[in-house]
Amino acid sequence: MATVTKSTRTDDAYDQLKDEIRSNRMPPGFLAPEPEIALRLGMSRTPVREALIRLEAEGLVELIPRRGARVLPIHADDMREIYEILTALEPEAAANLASRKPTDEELAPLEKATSEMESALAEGDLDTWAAADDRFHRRLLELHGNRRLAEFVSALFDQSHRARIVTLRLRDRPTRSTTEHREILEQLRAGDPEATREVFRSHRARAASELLGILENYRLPQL
Amino acid sequence: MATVTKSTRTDDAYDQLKDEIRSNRMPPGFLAPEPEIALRLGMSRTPVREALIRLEAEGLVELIPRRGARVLPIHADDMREIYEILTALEPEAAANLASRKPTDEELAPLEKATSEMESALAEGDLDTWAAADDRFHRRLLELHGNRRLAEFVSALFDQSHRARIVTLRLRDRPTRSTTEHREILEQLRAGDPEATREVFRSHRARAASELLGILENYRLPQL
DNA sequence: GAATGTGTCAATGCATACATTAAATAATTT
DNA sequence: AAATTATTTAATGTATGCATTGACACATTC
Repeated sequence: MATVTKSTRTDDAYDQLKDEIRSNRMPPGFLAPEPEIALRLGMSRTPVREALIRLEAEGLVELIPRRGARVLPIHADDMREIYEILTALEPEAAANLASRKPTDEELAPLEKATSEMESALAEGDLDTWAAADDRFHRRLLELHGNRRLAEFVSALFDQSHRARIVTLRLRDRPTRSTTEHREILEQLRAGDPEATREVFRSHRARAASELLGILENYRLPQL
Repeated sequence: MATVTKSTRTDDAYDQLKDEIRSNRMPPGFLAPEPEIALRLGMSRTPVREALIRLEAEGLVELIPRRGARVLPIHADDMREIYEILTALEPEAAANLASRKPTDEELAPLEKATSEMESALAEGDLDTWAAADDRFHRRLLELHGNRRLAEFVSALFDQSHRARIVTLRLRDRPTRSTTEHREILEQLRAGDPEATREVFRSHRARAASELLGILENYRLPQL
């Protein structure tokens, strides 16, 4: 029997708005008053308001008193902040996971994500590639098991999603990045914490400098 | 002219509830329906609800559908999660700050907090000690300048506040911890990133194992 | 007494109402 | 035309109303 998911309107509003932001249908800087959003979502202001409060807490939106909700743009500084945190947290979590010697079964989702990245890269399908990349990182943190860490990093991914998607098209094929995922996976499988940490760290460090370089070269003020 | 801060009821509710949780007036596990909280705060359910959504996002409270808002207890596992993150983030941020060679003026708040810890320790005033300790860590992150990092760590401090306060009384005077703060400060002043990182890391590692040891010894299931 | 069924109560989820007041616009004065 | 003031408009912040439905107490059956 199908589980009767009794999602609330607030949940719906949250999901829909988050999706519209991710997909750029509500682009950075987009500003709309609550009544308008409510109308668009076909519900009253109350659940919209509650969803917006959540989105604000997650750093996707800003609530401006008499103006409405504004989709927060991402600047180079924001990316610097985000990558600094990711560079500190993810390699540590990955190293920890490695030292626990995860089974192949546990690593299966990562293996799947990695091979999907590889095939998407071969086909030049950047959207699929990015989705698999995202999944790899999220699954890894799920495996690690620190919920707070996973949720926070997840929020950072959401915040930087658009910027990553855009810059992905302004550079060469992410061959290097794909290889590195494969390496990380191998070191996890080998159960070598130090190697895992180092590969991951350089993976993040490189990604950060590349991305920031692109933002600078293309004079992208915000995304 | 004094700035007329027109705080909203939602803000008031948020502040008051957060304070009641921190101070243990609303102890872990405490559960109350929205109407009751609204009554207690002298306002309608709406602002209370909005404040609760924020508190839930910050991990202080859980909203249970027909039961009300529950103050989340902290378990040993939670402390493990929190300290793992702090151990990864704070030393990194401190090292970064050190490499920027902060001026004495910038470091003044840390100096103040440290000496307040020292004098509070001498007088055996644990509450003042804890408050100064808290301030030291928050100010350091403010100086570092990564807002996301600062806010997240701040949320973790809030979540673990009660547990830290309680365990503080179940152990010897925090002499070691106080000394370590002084050392961190000196290394920041010296502008030595590596030394700063290491002192901070061992500071956190020690704090974590001590705290977890106490939770275990005293069989404290939750706080 | 345990297990099950029934009825009452009340909390939530959401819609709606409304006073307040910032913002936008128009009117008026320099 | 620029600056100022008056007027209108509309978005928020908050209170309130209400249908739905889960929680709980009680009654009933085994």
